[in-house]
Amino acid sequence: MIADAIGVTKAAVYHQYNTKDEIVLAAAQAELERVDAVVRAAEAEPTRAQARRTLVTGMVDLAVAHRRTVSTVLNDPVIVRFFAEHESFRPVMDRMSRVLMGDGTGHEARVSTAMLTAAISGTVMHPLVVGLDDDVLRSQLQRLAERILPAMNTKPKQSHSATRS
Amino acid sequence: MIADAIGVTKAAVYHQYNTKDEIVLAAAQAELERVDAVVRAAEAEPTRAQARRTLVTGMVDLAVAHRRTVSTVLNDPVIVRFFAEHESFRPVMDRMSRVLMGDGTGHEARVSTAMLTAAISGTVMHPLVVGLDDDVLRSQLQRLAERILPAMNTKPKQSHSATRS
DNA sequence: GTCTATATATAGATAGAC
DNA sequence: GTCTATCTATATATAGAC
Repeated sequence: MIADAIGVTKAAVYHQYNTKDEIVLAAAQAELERVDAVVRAAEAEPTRAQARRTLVTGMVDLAVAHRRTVSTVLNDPVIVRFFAEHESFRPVMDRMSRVLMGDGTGHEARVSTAMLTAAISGTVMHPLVVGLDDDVLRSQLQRLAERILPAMNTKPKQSHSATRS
Repeated sequence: MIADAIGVTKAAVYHQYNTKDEIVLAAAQAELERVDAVVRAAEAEPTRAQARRTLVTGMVDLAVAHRRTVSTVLNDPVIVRFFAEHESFRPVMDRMSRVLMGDGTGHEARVSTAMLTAAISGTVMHPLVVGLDDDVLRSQLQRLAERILPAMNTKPKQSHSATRS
């Protein structure tokens, strides 16, 4: 498919990459780096609440801008399994979950985090929104994601910066 | 794969089904009927609010009880495309969306409906919840789904049964 | 870097024997 | 209903020429 799409033979493609896995990894690399950038920006925030908001905003932006790719990477069973086996991907996803979950490791934190991730990545390719303008989809998604977010703080965080205001 | 799994040759399988499509349809039939039952139960409710609640409860129960199947049917790009082409499936999904959206056809209704569907089906196979007990997952999912639900009534419904109470 | 040619495995399917 | 045998197309490569 790739060879046909770029108008060369398969042998030419296999001169640039040795295996199919290498091709998939290379194709996913750009996307992975974008996610990593969002996660790093979130990790740099001073409070967990801000980190979460930065992460959600960034992921919504990413998901809307690259609807098909994000959806595939997070939902396609073949790709999901591929990345579960190929090291480079999981650490980024783990850090992303870590930002959302904070110190929580219980049921509520896990399910809310899973749901938020699934909701963002799954919505952008849903038949009901495929025709929607990017800006509209982004703002609506953002608004809805914020409805799930508070559910993640069962104990409303009385940490280091609680003295303020 | 199927022939190997049940210990016969491919020819034996192709004696029972003429094409691959027939096999996929047969495998999905049971799942489609379960979804249809939930949608019918919801449609039978007297008010839209009740219909929505019945639908969400039913879909959460279904998704948790059949995590892998539901997730595949709604997220696997190959299967999704397959059903988009094969008639029998879409009407049920359309009715499901109809129950959730009510009379709304705007952006908000579309995105909330898409998000609710994606959230339920996507959460149940997320790495963070694969180990979770069915009962725990079900109750948490239910709780979170109810946070998205109210977002779908932008205008808080002053319809036929509004005189009551 | 790209080509032709070839190799191997697998999916999807059909023909005809038992 | 299940088997053996065969066919066609495709994915995943590798070898060696230009």
